[in-house]
Amino acid sequence: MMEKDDFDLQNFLPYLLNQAAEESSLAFQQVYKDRYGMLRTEWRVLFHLGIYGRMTAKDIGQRSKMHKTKISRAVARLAERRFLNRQQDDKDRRLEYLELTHLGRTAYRDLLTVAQTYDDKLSASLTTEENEVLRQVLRKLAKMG
Amino acid sequence: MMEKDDFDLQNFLPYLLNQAAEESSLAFQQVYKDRYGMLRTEWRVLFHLGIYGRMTAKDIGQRSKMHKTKISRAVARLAERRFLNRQQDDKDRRLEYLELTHLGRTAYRDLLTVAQTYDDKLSASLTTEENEVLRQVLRKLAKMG
DNA sequence: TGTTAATAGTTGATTTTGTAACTAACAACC
DNA sequence: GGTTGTTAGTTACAAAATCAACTATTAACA
Repeated sequence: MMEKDDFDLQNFLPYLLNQAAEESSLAFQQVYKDRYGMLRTEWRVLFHLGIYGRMTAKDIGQRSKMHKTKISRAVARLAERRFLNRQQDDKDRRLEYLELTHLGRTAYRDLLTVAQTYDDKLSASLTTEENEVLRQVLRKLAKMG
Repeated sequence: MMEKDDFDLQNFLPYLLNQAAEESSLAFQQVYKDRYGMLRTEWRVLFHLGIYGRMTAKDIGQRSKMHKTKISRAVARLAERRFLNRQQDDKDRRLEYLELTHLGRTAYRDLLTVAQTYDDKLSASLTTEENEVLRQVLRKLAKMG
């Protein structure tokens, strides 16, 4: 018979991952929220454009796995606030290329600095081995499907 | 000058953790949603009561770090559906002890089996070292504050 | 061509969450 | 014992996420 009474919620990976993800997002969330009034979806879109450059909403969706309605709304809000602009493709008028404005790049660079500092801080609390294994395993899990 | 252009979103811990957490929650989420119409907050409360036994909403809050309004609503829904019952403390009438009903325990046992099987499957895709390091590090990160 | 299917992105209705203010009960202390 | 402060839990309202249906455009192909 199976032993069930020793099940520990704190060892159940989906639960544990969620706790760690929430806790580790908190401090950074405070920054993009307070400084730019952004939501999580919005800084994600901002970062995708900042890092990978001009791309469509579809592209962002494929890279981030965010649902297209989330992206659509995040893009709309970022455009409203002049963090990005949209240009229709001449050949296929369903496509819109998104690109950061000067304002958007400034915000991106600012948040990038914060992100790097924060990531360094998190990394510093782990050993070299822990850092390596952690990231490698997380990437594996993220791709699981 | 700081090198910024090599920043990789896929290495930024809060982002990476979130992706892994979401992906790893998905399959399990499907089960408690489809079988019992539960939300994440609800299976969490169910599991707390299933594992640790009779306790108050406050206790659940301290263990899970969920906000008390989430817990309040999850408890209300679980009570409505007869998964748990509430008993007021005689001495301190602000306190309510929560306990799984027979139906609740049945659901718990069922989901526990699913959770264990799923966790085993996830663990099986990692080496012993990866499993150990991962859980240890996640616990560390979850406590960070 | 004309018809049907597919794709990029948006909108609307509903559900869920977050924040703050609230009620009810107890505790502390003069 | 009355005032003030705390605590457990709920509720109300605003913000955000979800899901399905929608528009506009392009592709496929008979």
